Amino acid sequence: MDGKQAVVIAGPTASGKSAFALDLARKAGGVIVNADSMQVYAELSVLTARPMADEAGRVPHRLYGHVPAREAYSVARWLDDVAAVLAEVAEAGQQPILVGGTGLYLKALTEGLSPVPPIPAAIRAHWRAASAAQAAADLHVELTTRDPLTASRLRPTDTQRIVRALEVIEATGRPLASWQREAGQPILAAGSWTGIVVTRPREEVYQRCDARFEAMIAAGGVDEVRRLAELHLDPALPAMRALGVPPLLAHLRGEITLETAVARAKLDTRHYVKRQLGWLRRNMNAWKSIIAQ
RNA sequence: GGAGGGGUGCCCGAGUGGCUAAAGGGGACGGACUGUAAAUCCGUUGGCUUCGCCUACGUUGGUUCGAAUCCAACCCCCUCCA
Repeated sequence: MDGKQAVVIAGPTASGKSAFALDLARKAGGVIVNADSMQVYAELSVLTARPMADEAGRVPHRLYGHVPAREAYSVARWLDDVAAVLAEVAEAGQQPILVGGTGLYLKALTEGLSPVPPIPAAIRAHWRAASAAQAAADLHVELTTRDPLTASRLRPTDTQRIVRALEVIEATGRPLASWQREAGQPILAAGSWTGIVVTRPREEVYQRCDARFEAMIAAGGVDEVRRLAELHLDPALPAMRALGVPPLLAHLRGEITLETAVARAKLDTRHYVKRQLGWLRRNMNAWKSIIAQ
């Protein structure tokens, strides 16, 4: 891709990477491009800590809130979206700055995704429904008869990956494991970008997450979830599983107190941070590391 | 003061003589990860010089070849009666 060297900023949630990106964008006249799987949803603004229009301060932000919650977004769709946005940014001669905490998205961006064709909606729906109706182990048995190669690599308990393998073998007639042997084309070729990890000591991130969740509640987080609930969406949709949404939905249904829901959300967030830190440690060790303050 | 219930590993909670360093869950820690990834899944979790030893189920003492499990006393908690 032509244009300026891209800057890719990763880091755990609440580490301050958005602020860091904003600062960088102001100095470099850049465009900020979202690399977070949840900030893309239109209905989730408060709970995903999506950059506000005012704090964005005239710095262009792309791929934030551009997807309705009723749609199931995915890495592949994001990759298509980023490719288009990056082309525009390059065309305009601007500096692209990608920011996000979704490890898989960043990996796909820089390493590419295997070229598995899109799966027909009907086939997807069929296997997802099947996974809701039967035990993962049964689906694994099913997969073993249809695609023993992929089945042998998946644990019989890994519902999500088993479902994906089933839809791929049915739609393409070729094992997912076989598809995955084909390397994809990275959108950002090696050498065309700089990776930066913005982080902080774990304890500090935890404290910031707790404080931030309280602030989200104060900023109308519950109302945001109430509006989401009124859409009566399938609870299995990604947007319905964003941090804080499940417990707040339970609270709105009268099942748990707000206090319990908040505690649950904070805990879920800490678990998420732990996974992020692990991913960063193991996959982005070569990136420049910046300890935020 | 009387009657009953209960005190188990970081937390909750099974266990009522040997198969128990003690089920299960939570938490914590580590790991996997290619179209749901803020998802999905896996492992470890008393100590040590680790084919074994030590410490451990409120405390102390007792019964027994052997006790978290039985007995006694004591300490603490809960419910009911006064």
